[in-house]
Amino acid sequence: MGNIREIAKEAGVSVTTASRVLNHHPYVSVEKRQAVWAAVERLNYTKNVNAVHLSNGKTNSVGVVLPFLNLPYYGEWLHGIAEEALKYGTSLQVFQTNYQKSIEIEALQKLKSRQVDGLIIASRANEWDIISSFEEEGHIIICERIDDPQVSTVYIDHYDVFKKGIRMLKDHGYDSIGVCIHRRFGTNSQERIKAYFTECEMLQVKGREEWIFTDCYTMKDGKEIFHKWQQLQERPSALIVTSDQVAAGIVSEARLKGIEVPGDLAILSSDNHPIAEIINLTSIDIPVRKLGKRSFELFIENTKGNTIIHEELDALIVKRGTV
Amino acid sequence: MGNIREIAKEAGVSVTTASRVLNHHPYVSVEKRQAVWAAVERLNYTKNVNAVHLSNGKTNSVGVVLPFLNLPYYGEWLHGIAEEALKYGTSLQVFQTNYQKSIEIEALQKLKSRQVDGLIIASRANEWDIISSFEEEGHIIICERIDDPQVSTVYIDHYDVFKKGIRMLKDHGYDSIGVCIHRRFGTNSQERIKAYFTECEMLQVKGREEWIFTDCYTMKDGKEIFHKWQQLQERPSALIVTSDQVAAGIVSEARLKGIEVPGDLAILSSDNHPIAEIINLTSIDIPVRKLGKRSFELFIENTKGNTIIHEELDALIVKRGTV
DNA sequence: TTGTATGCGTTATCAT
DNA sequence: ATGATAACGCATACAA
Repeated sequence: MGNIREIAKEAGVSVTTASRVLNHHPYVSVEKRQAVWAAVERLNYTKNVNAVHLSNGKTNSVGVVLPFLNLPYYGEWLHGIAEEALKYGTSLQVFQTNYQKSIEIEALQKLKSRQVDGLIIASRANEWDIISSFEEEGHIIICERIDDPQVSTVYIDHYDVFKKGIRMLKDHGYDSIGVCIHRRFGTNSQERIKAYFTECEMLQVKGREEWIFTDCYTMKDGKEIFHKWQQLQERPSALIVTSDQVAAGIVSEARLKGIEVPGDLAILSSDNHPIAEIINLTSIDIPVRKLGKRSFELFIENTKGNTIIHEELDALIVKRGTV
Repeated sequence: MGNIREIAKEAGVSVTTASRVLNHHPYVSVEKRQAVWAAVERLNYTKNVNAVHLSNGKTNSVGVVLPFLNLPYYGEWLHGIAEEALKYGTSLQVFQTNYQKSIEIEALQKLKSRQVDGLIIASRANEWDIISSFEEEGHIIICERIDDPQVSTVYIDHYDVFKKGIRMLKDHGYDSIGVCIHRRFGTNSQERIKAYFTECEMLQVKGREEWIFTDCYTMKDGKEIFHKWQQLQERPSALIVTSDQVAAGIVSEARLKGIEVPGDLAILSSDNHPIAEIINLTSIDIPVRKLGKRSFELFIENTKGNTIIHEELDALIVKRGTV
């Protein structure tokens, strides 16, 4: 406890000098410097950061917006951000939105009220123009491909990834393909769906609206998807699944029910989370942690010089046993 | 942008009145109230929370201290906290320590510097007396069994869990048991090890120092553990594993190498994460999300009235196919 | 019901 | 090299 005035008094110097010492500024005599640190020691003093924030007009913290904390994908992403933030002494504030627009807006409000210096958004619920209306309020980094000259972005080209995936499945002889994605809307999902129809048409592979399964997040979802697949009149011979957990659920349930993978049903998974290696899933390697790391770096870039960067990260298919 | 003074001027009222309206205090005439909100609207005003924090002496935020963000266990725990925090409008600041003492201490410093009102600690790296020396600085909640009348705790009785586990394995005919735990030290690990030796002795089951595997966090670790198990001179016929992910790694690798589970090696897993159901793991159901939820509630209890609570949460074994 | 004055703890400007 | 003092933006005790 105690404040800088008490420190100054205790050390026999002015508040300014105390502040200088505390902030490691030059031009303070060795004696006074020592006196101040001694006072800090004696009074067990620590700066009140809230006062610092108010005085500086910033907080050295960034808000991290994601839908779910209990999905490995976001855990890994957050991990990447946290590691990087540590280097800069930036603290992290998490906003778990559950894809509720209102919670996302609360995060934006915190940006506006200067509680965070910036916002790194993994996946958003609101329309883009809502988000963009907060551009002036702080530094916004988005992990999706958005064509806005005001915000930095780092993302995976999901269109291209799906394109490659469909080609690969076609090359392996699968001529009817379904997909499991997170949401029906959202930039990434839109890109995927577009790629799905376009590429299927291009390669003369069957693709159907009924073969698009949404709300796939967990293993349990995967299990259900498998049953939906089984109940289909006409069944695709392969599925592209945008989460290793979901894929794991599908594969394990399939094998339980006597369906051969990839014989009866091929699975091209995504993320290449450690589980993919364990269960031997053919999976698209998404550099999630790097995505987190880079997004934080873009935030830093943005804070100095307002540099806007758009960056694409590569994803490669790792061949294993489910295709 | 703008501040409360501008709002007051724009609305033609005093700063105090503006503040009253902004904070929904009574005793303000309808006209002035409307005038203030209108001004807020016109000037697109938002409070500067840093000033609020400074003025109030608190931040409405709590720090969450955990070792790793990319482990499902902590993701689930954080999820539980986040859901609860949302209800109270409390924001969350995450500190990923990687079990580095210095990072943990940084979190404690933030408590001291009033950047957070409290700290919820999942698993700590530092000695208890280091942590306890910060008790005065804010509200500390710990998710382990600690006998300190100053801090609230919510935890699982890991001694009892291990005891039950060993008994169950014994009942199923396994007479030599090994364990896979996270760390060698740490309260929970210590409780487990103590239970391990004590109970093995009690039940005449074989337990050995060499059968204690530490640093088990991921599926990959599980894979390696399996190989270590295989290279053992004398091999335990069952393992208690304190993470479903690790257990999954062991089981899948074992089956790959032609080892039967539970025939050649029984696995009693822990956490009962969704993956346990999918892979059919016999697992101890740890109410992780509830642990998070309760820990936040204890924080709230603590803020009003400094009520200290010690609470134990139950864990039950869910019988499936690996024991 | 309304307003004035003061404090919260720090940093930055400007002298000296 | 050092120190007074004015911001920073808000909340609140006190007065009216």
